[in-house]
Amino acid sequence: MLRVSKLTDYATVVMTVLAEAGSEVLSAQVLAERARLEIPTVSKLLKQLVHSGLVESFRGVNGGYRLAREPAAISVAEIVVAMEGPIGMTECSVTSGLCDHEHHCGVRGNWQRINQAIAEALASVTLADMMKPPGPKRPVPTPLRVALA
Amino acid sequence: MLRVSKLTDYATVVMTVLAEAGSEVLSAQVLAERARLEIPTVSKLLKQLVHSGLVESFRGVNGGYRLAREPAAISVAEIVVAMEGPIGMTECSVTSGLCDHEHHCGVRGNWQRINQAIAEALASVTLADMMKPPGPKRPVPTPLRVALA
DNA sequence: CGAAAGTGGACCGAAATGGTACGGTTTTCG
DNA sequence: CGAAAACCGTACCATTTCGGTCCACTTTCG
Repeated sequence: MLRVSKLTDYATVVMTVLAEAGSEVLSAQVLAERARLEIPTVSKLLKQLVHSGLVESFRGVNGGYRLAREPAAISVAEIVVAMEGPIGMTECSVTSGLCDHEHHCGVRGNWQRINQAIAEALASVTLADMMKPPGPKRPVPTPLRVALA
Repeated sequence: MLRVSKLTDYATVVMTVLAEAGSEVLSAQVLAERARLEIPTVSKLLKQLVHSGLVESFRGVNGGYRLAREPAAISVAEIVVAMEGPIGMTECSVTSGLCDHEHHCGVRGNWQRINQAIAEALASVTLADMMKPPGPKRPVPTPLRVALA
């Protein structure tokens, strides 16, 4: 279905909650409540976000999590990469040498370009954008050429 | 990793082979040889492509497959949709009602916008584009910007 | 008729996903 | 100074999905 994993989805929600809390430090439990998710789940994804440097953690009593940067300085692409690794639509466009017919595969290079376009689309949306309500005005620049049903 | 499935990847390769053959009818076996894939695999994905109306099939001796439309009139998005179903980055942005906290999830609407941007990126590349070598000329038509707010 | 070719469906093993649990460590606070 | 609050790391398991294969059936053509 060409989708990000649920964990990535949850991660954006948790990050949004964090963004709304400003510089306040929130525990995994509070985060779970506000995001309406299970604590272990929140905990798990938070670890990955901390590892990627998107979130700061504080241990001990009254510890918790806080965004490492301003919401406007964190893109959705970074969250996706933190949760799923490098963005690449096809195996071979990420790692070369996996496919034994790379040399006569004219498709590879073109996929890499598509990857880039998608990465850019993801990179152009920041956490700050996700906090705003989805304005009913101009949806997307140009109408789609494909029926997506 | 945010990727399409291997079958989808293969589908683009097979479609490219078909595009290069013009109006000639090729059997699954020939297709498999040219694409360097196994016959059952090619067979399987061809079935889906026929179902979606992207490819025409002919039964019986000397039967085979042929593109249903001009390569320039078939987008990568259509191939992806044929193989994986609707493009949607998150479950809830495709089907509503799955997530019990849709009403207080401010993220949903924004994901839908991102979906559209990605669908557009995919829709802007045609099969004809995939046939060309990834020349340093026109990269991808227009790296789309997601209009938020 | 019979060989070639597509069609539909079933099947299976391997991998990814998603949840969950547990034991350990750090820090704060009474 | 010790207990509790939190985070940390890792491991585990059930479920689903994915990739791939196979087979019985149908259609077409010579």
